[in-house]
Amino acid sequence: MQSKAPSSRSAGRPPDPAKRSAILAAAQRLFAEKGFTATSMDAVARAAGTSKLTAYRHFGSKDELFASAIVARCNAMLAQASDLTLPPGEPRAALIEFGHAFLALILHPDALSMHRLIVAERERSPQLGGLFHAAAILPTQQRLARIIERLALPVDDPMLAAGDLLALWRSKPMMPVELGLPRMTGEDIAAHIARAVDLCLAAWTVDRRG
Amino acid sequence: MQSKAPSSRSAGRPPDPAKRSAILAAAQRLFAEKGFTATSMDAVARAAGTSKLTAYRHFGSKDELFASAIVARCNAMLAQASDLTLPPGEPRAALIEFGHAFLALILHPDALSMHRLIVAERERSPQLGGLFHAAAILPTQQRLARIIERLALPVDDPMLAAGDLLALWRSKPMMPVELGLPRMTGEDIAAHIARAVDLCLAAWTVDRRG
DNA sequence: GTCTATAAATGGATAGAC
DNA sequence: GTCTATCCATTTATAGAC
Repeated sequence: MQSKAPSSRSAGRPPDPAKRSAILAAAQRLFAEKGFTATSMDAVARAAGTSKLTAYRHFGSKDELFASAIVARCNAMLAQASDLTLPPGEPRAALIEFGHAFLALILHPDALSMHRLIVAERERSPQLGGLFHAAAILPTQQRLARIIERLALPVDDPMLAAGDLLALWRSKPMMPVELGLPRMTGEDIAAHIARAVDLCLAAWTVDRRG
Repeated sequence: MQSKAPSSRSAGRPPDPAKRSAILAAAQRLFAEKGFTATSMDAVARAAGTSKLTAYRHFGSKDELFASAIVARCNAMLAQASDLTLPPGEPRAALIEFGHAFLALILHPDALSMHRLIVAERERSPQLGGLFHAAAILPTQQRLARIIERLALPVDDPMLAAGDLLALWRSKPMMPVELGLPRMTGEDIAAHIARAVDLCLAAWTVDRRG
């Protein structure tokens, strides 16, 4: 039954992990820069310093390589997101600081290109949307909700409150990015972050007569 | 020299406006359904019941046809948006009604596909982003700002206030649409609209001690 | 023997010209 | 309508490396 397999499986040579990494890194960069259709397997292989055949050996098809590249980048971004913790200070300053970290995260070119890819190719790889939501969006909202709790802010539902504040923070700066218009300056963004915090704090701390 | 051209210039035939409309309509539908690259000029011509040559005669190139299709659809959407006027009733009900009209507008399949196209192909046709902003986003925000003024709500800057409320309304329902996840139900959306209105009204009407 | 690089070939689709 | 040139995903052929 196994006259041909001496040890277990990798008789001659195991697939080279370094090659796999190089292909994956090249795919991440090229897909992010040029999109799926405009990126050829030839270009990926060339950029990885390897051959097209090796790329196919490791990933099977262009679609699988694409999904693997997005997942890898998603995980890399998650590692970055770990500095979204509770900042010190009184509530207003703490929320503003969190807002800055959040916007720096989602306006980072890598995050933008990954988000664009997931949205643009969501029909080709429908699992990526759910993966991104579970790995990036939900955790961020949960962290902010936890911070709102710790700050003892009088909200009924911390997750909903966090969603509101994140929506306010994200919408205005993201719009010009999506449409290819001139972006907000750092100053404008800082003012925008603080204004959103003030709006929420005002609403949350309203004296409720209900 | 002109044995074949009886009248003056348009020797063979003048460009047929009906053909042009048919091509434009087919292009709008196909680009919206399948995106730019997945839509071939052959498919557009076939769907329009005409020949590829006629399409090239009228629009010159695939890129120009694409831009023309987006502009046409943008104008069509604008006509639809005219029901974003001041609803009757007290402020909370009026804002909620406006919110429903707004979300119905931006969640309409035509609006979604147009927005997706503009974002996805913003490098191919960079002018479309600014056009969409000027023709759709800004007018909507201005209308809501005007309504906030008419309702005599105590906000410092009606345009900023309108932007906040629109951001809250839009963010949560749009996220699953962009990522290809299950959408919010009509009930959830209604509750979400009212919650956003209550948040803003609470913040705007806070007793300011400054 | 199994991996790899190089190269060429297959098969299909498409923009644009005539 | 047909033709042409181009591009691309995927496979196959060939020869060398561990």
